Amino acid sequence: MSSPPRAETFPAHTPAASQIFVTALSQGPLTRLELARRAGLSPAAVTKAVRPLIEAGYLVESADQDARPALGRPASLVCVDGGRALFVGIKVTGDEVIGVLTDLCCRVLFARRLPLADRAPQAVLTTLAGLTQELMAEADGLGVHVVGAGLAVSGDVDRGEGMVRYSPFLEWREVPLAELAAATTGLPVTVDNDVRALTVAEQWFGAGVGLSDFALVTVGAGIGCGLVVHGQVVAGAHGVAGEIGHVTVDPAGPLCHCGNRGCVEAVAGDAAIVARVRAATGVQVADAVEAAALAHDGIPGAQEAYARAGEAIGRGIATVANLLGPERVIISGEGLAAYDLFAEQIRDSFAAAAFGSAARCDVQTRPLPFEEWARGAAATAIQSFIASGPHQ
Amino acid sequence: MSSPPRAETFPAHTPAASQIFVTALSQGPLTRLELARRAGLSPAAVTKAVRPLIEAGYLVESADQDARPALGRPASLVCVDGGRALFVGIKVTGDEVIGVLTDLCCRVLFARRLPLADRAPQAVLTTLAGLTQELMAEADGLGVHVVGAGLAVSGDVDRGEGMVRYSPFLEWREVPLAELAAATTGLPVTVDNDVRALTVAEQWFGAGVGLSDFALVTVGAGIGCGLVVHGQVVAGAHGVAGEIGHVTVDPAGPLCHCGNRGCVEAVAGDAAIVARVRAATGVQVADAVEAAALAHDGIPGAQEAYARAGEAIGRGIATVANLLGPERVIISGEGLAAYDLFAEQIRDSFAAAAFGSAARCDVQTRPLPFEEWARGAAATAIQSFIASGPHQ
DNA sequence: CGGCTTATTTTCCGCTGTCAATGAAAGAAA
DNA sequence: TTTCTTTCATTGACAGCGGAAAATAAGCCG
Repeated sequence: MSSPPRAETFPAHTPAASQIFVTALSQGPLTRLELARRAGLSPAAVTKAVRPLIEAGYLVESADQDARPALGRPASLVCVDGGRALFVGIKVTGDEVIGVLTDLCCRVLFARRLPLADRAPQAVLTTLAGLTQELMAEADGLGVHVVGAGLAVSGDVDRGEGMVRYSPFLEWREVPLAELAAATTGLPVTVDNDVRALTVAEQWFGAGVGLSDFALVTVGAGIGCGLVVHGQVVAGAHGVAGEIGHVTVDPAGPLCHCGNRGCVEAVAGDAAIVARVRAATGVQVADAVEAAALAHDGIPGAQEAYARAGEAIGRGIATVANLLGPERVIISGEGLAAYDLFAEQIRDSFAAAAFGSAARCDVQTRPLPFEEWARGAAATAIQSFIASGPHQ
Repeated sequence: MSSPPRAETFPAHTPAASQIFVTALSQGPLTRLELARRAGLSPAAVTKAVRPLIEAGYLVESADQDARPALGRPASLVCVDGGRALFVGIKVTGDEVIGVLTDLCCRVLFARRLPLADRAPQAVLTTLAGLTQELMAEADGLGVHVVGAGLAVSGDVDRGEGMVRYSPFLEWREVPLAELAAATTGLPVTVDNDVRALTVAEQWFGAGVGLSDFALVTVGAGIGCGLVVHGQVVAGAHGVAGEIGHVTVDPAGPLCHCGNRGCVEAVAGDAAIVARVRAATGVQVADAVEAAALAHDGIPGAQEAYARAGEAIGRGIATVANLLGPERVIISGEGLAAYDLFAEQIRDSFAAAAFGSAARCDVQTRPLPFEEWARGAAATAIQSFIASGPHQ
């Protein structure tokens, strides 16, 4: 049906070479010596690993003379050539697909969203194929090949098998999405859970670079959490992990769609905020944007709803910090648009509920453009591509 | 002051040899072929790794003919010789020290508890030295050398540095316990947090064998939790991790010593149960044993206190399961003596609060003899000893 | 006693990463 | 200008780890 997937593989012939490449990819241009130090290898190993990667065009040597030593031979910087290969990343939601074309450094070159009328796997696949074609045409215009695609789907996703085990929004069960999409697009396809995909993007290209333990909390329609422990994304033995949204913060709180009361999501999810703003103000706000507008206008009932949400989120973050002791927690998601409405409550309730030194955890926010979820999908594709080399 | 520490080191000259030894240690007698399979190595590698370990006496070949194949050459079983080396493990609490002598398989050969009158580091060290001498004398009686000691202390402990950063019960700050104890005992000393030490014991010798992701929840005076993620014990970036005891289960609940309301420990810790039993029944029970006796007698107020505790613990476990998706949760601790009083509530509230497939997590209980914490300390010493080999 | 089967060992062999020495590229000093 | 010093990078020899395949061992069965 199509060209064989994985026509192009990454020429890192040893685990050390992959490791060095990833270090260069996420920690920016570095001298060989510095690469060796950060990857825990000898300079000689770096020299040997870097050469074939430069020959293959994945790394370039820049003569940037910024941090030249006062004395001695100037170092040359080694840097990933982002333009060497392009990737497609697509986030699939229940009612639209968002696609991006990125370079090897996960910089978004082009973004596109399409509505999704029909959620049946076949219909979604057709839309995905069309979107991928469009993004690949864009890549052709740049004269660079797309070498992999990543798909991000919410729910229980088995990345290793490329299977969507169960996605409530799409109403899918056991869909072998990677296989199907690879067949229709002719590209190697990686499928992962959306929050984990975003976590990979943060780990390699965002605020998680260089950290072995951090958490990413997404605030929006749902409240999600991606965890990196011991340098690896936590997937969970049964496909469930990072469900901070269903941590209970108040057993007497509002009913959650999961059946429990007082889940973080039942207090701080968009729907919960909207419901509370409606109840408190009598204004029939349609969505979170309108609810936030009311709060920004100073309406007390609306502000109260956000304060409560902030408190719940802070408590959820404290729970993660108490259990895992991450170095950093990154807050992101569409809900950040209203961040000023609950920033204080998040910080206060985190500080109050964090136990001992867990409070030393660095809590940051990070804006999330609409295409960020798709960029996460691209990050998983980049990860798979780099792992596709001949070694192992 | 003493003989140089680490007189005897473990002769595993390659990482693979250590891995094979650990597999044999925790997964019992196995054939070489099976060892190869479980460690992900070739049979040839096993042969090469096993020989020097047999020569050094750490492994023995048993001709057990149980699972002989119907056809072909019978397999010979490879098994760790527990009697090859002995270890000391000591748990230090605020008012006593509990010491054990174990063999290499972490079987307890001798246990001893001593009261602790004075918590000052120097006084504790003297007690530790005396206890260690006694245990080593016991070992001399067996004609086998003690090759390492492990100390388990609650609080913030930096195992790598051998430092007790902060221990509330001992009122210690920044005590270089490993160094001090090594000097007074002449043994290589490993120091770790008590719950993490117990987690290591479960990982290598208990219900966590063969699992890469599990949690150990200890129920007693405090509620603790040790986590194994990606095959490694989670230590936390700031020395805090596994603080399930300070996960909030009810923001309107009783005040916890940590300053918050409704922590798991404030509902399910021994002190909380005792307080609630007193309040509900009017009987001035002195401790958890008396409280449990009352509940066993069918006094409703006491039973209610246990029911609440069980609910809190179940919720705490669900929180861990929702965030990390472990394969198994092991419940242990002194509080298990009253397990029948809240088993049902733990199971029910876990099942209710677990999100989706997280409920598939296997929840087990495991009895905990009084010397178990000390055995955990010995497990860390065994771990350090095996890692003490020439490689790395 | 030969087949047959499975377990273990042996014998190479490729590959990886390190070591120690050497080369390269500056600025500084003579 | 030449030489020294300093630091970065490369080279080439090398040790050793773990794998593949072939050989060997050890039973059973006819």
